[in-house]
Amino acid sequence: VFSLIDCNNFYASCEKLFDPALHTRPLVVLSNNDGCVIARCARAKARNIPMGMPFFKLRERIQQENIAVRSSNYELYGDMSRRVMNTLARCTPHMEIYSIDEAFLTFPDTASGLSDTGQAIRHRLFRETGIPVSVGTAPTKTLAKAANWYAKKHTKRGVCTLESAADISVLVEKLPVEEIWGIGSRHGRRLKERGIITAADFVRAFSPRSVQREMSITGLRTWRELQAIPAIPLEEEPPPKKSLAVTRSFGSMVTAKSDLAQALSRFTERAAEKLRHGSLAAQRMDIFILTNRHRKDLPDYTGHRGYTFPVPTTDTPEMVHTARRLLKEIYRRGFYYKKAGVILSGLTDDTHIQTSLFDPVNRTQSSRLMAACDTINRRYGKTTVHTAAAGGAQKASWTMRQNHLSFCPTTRWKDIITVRV
DNA sequence: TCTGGGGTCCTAGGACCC
DNA sequence: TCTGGGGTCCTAGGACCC
Repeated sequence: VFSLIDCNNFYASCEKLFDPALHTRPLVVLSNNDGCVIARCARAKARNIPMGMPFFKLRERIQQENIAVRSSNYELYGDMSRRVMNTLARCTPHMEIYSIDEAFLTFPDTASGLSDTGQAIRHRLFRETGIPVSVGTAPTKTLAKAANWYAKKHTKRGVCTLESAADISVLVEKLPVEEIWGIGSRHGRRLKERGIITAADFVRAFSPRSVQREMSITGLRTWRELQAIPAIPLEEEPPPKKSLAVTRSFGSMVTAKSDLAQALSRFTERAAEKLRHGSLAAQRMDIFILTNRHRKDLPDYTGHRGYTFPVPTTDTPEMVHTARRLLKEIYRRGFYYKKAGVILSGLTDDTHIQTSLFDPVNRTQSSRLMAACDTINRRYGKTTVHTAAAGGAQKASWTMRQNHLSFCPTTRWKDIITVRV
């Protein structure tokens, strides 16, 4: 039996937790670059502010309806997530952290009853972290997801437990096909066009062969799981990362190659830091630059180029140099660029690297230098030392907008909350 | 009358997740 | 003026091997 614990309106809940003035106002949290709405509190949902709505289309309503706005603050959400997961880890020895705000749990003994266990976890999390959650419990992960959907949508207490075959069939008849975990917008739309509206319709409409033919092996797993046949196991150990990316939209449009080069250099440095933080080395690097696809009045262009390193690397200068060389090959004058990114792949453990006689980089020297830089930046701030290519810490045209950023009261001493009594 | 069999690796595109 | 970021998996097709 699996329980899915899912934080309610996670980003909005984190913001409200440390700003009591927000409690009675509708709140929306924006994507990076303050682009569009990615989280809404219950009050904002009640006002029909849709997920993904571009922020500029919301401008007038912000004033009129006294809606609070926050830029994404991942330092805060990341730390709150860690707290939530730590509490959950004390509830059971078997859990899978599925995303920043979700975890699957299984319990060795359920003597106290599944529903009571769900309630107990909910109360404990609220007491220890202040974050409200919903709990869905069922014989498979897909059904636990469905139960969680039901708990959020149709219950007061935020807990839904599917124990009998009858419970399951009632829920599956109600679950809209596009709400099934593993069925996205594309398949959802195609299925609905064929009159397949609920999860129960989906189960009835296919055989194992036909569902696999149309939706591959993953579709078959989903189809089985909806019938209480486990096909997706609990993954307690996260599998090793295969790729890693740093990509950003720019605060304003960029035309000069030098600005793109600076932005890509900064993204590459960040990617390299993440790489070393995970004790990984990268065999391959890809970069891309994009114009704004929403601007129908401007010409469109996408450039991308990759390079496979002769020796898997963790060396920032080597990666920055490569990114800038690749940029020269794809840059076209006259376009207004809106976004760029760096993707590292072919990731391997940094202790098992096949070296080369003709390696241009001294790996021993490089790894000591990188370790020193990482230590300095950890202690004194993220960009205390960096390559000249990435420019200074000052704001550039490509720096992302974050006009509504909150503080980091759980991770920075200077932001710690003062209480006046 | 009419061109083998079996395998790996890589990439692009599509679909999905949060 | 103005629309996010970071991942995974699956499949098909091409290139290449013996």
